[in-house]
Amino acid sequence: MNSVILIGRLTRDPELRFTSAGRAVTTFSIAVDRPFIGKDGQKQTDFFNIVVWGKSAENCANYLVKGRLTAIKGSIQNRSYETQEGQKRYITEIVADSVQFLEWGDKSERSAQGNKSYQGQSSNNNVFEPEGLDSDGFRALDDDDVPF
Amino acid sequence: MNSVILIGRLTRDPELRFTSAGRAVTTFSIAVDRPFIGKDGQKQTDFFNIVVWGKSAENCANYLVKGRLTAIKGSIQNRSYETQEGQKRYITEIVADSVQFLEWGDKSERSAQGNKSYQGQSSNNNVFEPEGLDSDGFRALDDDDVPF
Amino acid sequence: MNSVILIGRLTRDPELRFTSAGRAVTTFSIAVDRPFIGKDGQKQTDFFNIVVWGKSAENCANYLVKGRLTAIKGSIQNRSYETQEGQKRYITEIVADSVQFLEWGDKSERSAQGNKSYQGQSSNNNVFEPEGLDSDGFRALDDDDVPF
Amino acid sequence: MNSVILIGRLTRDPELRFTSAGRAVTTFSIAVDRPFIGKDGQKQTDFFNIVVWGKSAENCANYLVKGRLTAIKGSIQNRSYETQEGQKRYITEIVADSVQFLEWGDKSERSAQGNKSYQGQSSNNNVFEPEGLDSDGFRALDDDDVPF
DNA sequence: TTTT
DNA sequence: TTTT
Repeated sequence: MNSVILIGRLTRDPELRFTSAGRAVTTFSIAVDRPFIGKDGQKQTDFFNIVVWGKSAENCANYLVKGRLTAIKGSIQNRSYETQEGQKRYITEIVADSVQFLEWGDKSERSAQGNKSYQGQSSNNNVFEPEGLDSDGFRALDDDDVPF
Repeated sequence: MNSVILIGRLTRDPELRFTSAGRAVTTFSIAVDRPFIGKDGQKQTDFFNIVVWGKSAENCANYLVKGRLTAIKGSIQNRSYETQEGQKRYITEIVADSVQFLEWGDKSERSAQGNKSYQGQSSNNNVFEPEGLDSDGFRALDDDDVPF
Repeated sequence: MNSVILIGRLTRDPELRFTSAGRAVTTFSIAVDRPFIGKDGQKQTDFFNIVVWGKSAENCANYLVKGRLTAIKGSIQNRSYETQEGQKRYITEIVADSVQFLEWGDKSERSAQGNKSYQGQSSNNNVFEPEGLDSDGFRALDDDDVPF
Repeated sequence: MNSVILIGRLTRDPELRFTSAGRAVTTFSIAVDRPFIGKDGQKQTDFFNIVVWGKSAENCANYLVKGRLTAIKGSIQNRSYETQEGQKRYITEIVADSVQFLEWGDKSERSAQGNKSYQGQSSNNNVFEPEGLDSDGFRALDDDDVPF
């Protein structure tokens, strides 16, 4: 059992890529407020990296923009990678198996930055190359890794 | 909304400490198997750091040992700290508001390492000093930080 | 472990009452859409009875109205009661320990029916009489029943 | 969003049936203890009807018996049916999309009642007839109803 | 008995 | 740094 539910707002537009086998994967980050303020009187917020696969990944890329409120259901996963200095880093991600949009807007309301990462299915410079390593340290994935 | 439920086995005996205000805090780690095996044919497992406060912290310290199966309900929180070399590290923890024991055993079955961290309420060398920094990089906490 | 999370819209204004000991309890119902349409081509929706206690009950009565989107975290509970004809009925309720408002509006947007059930703390004709039985078959409760 | 997680013990052996299209469906009931005792000093327990579909239904029928501890992840669904006296009844079920076995035993430990409902794939007198109505008021289902 |  |  590994079940997570989060409600929060996108901190940036979602980013859609594709594995070399053509499987869609979208990543974004959400801000989730804690229910109580800190002792410094400030609101406390946690930020989580979200990973979405398949058809839901395409929906997120098409309809979500920075600032939108969403509900995420999925599981927590950890993975490690090596920095360029050879240090091991651990990163935690939420692999969403369901993303519910809690706010809808028409395209004119969409982020000025646009949704640059999505311009039709699998434009070439957008391929998510397996065995490579993303600029954010995002692990190369191929389709066998799909966790559902 | 920030809700997590995990079922897994303790990877070590729980460790109980106290804030300077006397609030109990127990930490341990659990291993949670993923439902599907990896493409290398190996079982996949995630490890999570669990933090428990108050009365439940004392119960965990008293009854849990390495290897035991438990169900955790809580929320995910991120925090950062500085290493001794001055580098910023990010860590993700599950702050449990409820821990359910799924296996019970009598003391003779308990881990050979024992439950060394708990020898009565608040023995002096066990105080969790606020504003200090734990050997594991565990942030100094005082009672205002209690997240529930 | 008994944990439920629902996101849905209020089907009516919330109703606030008080136990004879003065503890606030608010009840309402939410409509939750299923992710897939039925084979008849119709959207499918489940309706759930929500029960909220204490301070959160007062917040719900003060800020929620029919139609508003909310996220509920709590547990499922079953109870039975006798109808006036002496038949045993079973009812399932969600006892919320947290209600998150996903839409906010000012009072002018509030339901025309108003929020008639809440007119200040514990007005006399609003007391939720223990050992009595509510018109909706809502069990008389006293404060020892509070499940958290 | 409609997400439920329960941990409890089977109150009877699971019952496996098949839709006329050959889809497996297993039903059983679990007892879930509440965290706090009632004001009468008695442990409080809720009972929930669980419905499992597909491959997981067959696993439950093959490996679960009365008394076993399980963790259920799924969603709550309500449905209504008419009694023979023409009265409308509402029933709440947990449709499980995942069932985790928390206790394993060999067959000799299995319930004396056995697991009578499962004797090979789709024995004829075990077909779950669509458009019919089960003795427990269980709605006739065909495969389009599968909720995932 | 049901909401957008 | 990991558990059965």
